[in-house]
Amino acid sequence: MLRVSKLTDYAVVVLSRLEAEGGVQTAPGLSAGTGVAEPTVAKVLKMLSQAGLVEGQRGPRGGYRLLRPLAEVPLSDVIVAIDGPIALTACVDGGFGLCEAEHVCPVRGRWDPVNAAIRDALSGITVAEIATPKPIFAPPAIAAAE
Amino acid sequence: MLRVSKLTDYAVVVLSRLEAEGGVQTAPGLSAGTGVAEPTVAKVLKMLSQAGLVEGQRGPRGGYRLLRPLAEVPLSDVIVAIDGPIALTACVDGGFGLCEAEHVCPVRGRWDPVNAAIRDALSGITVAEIATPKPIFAPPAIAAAE
DNA sequence: AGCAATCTGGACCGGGTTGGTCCGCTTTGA
DNA sequence: TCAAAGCGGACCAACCCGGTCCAGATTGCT
Repeated sequence: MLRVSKLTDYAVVVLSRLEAEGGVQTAPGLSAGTGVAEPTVAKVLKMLSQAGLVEGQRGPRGGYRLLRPLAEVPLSDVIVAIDGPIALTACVDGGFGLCEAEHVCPVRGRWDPVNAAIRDALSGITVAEIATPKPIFAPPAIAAAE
Repeated sequence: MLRVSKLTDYAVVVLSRLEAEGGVQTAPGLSAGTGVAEPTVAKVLKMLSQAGLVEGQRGPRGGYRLLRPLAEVPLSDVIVAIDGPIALTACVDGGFGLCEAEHVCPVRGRWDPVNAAIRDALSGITVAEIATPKPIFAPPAIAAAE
């Protein structure tokens, strides 16, 4: 475990494409450009829109556009937008009745520094850093190498 | 998301108890001491044993004992023992056919630095730090309060 | 030598969450 | 007025996790 949802991965891909092309792009267009299924792209875009990372423009000639360059978007923002708050365990912020041993649990609330450490690590990496600033697609050689 | 399994949480609790009591303890005994169901404790101990964090001694008077003080066990070791390798996405170390857009995916392998950052953050925290170095179990008042 | 306690390894099953799709509504430019 | 596009939600299937159980192996004790 300890992984982010696949949707988050898609989000990074879509954002990358969005920045690479620039301007306003439609969900179907981004779907074609990334290879991700259209409904999925739409879903991701909706989430990113709610998180304030992109902006949607309705009507014909509408689409989505980036609100900030990816170099200014920490990865944690994307993860929070898709996966929700970063918390390694359910035993955070006053969740009761979730842990069967909560009344004898010596680590209640102790994960906080861990969560903070993770958040910090994720905030220090921008989307641009993992989204290939200069979009270079993997050549077939790499796929064949494994 | 981005959370560790509950089993990992239990593992920390059990390890904490193991160190607090010291010596060799049985799975049923640890179950009673932590409030975690016995089969679950047994499962966790098995995993920790395979990971080399604890050692099992069979036969009557058998049980488990710590191989290292918790202050020397990074949290990442426990997470790896329970949850497996730390990798935020499925798109790591040669997984193909998992991503529907792998042939056009511009972020393939790009999560590596992220994984490294997480690993680093988790390696810098020991189990002892989140497991209350001086084991103070919640007084009955707390259990009664809910 | 036999017994019993304990770990070991595996299979098993139910529930919850995620991933993915679809539908109807709203907005807005042509 | 129409159609293209986003918006919000509901919906369903597949996968994975959490938790339990059982048979076997090992070993100290009597």
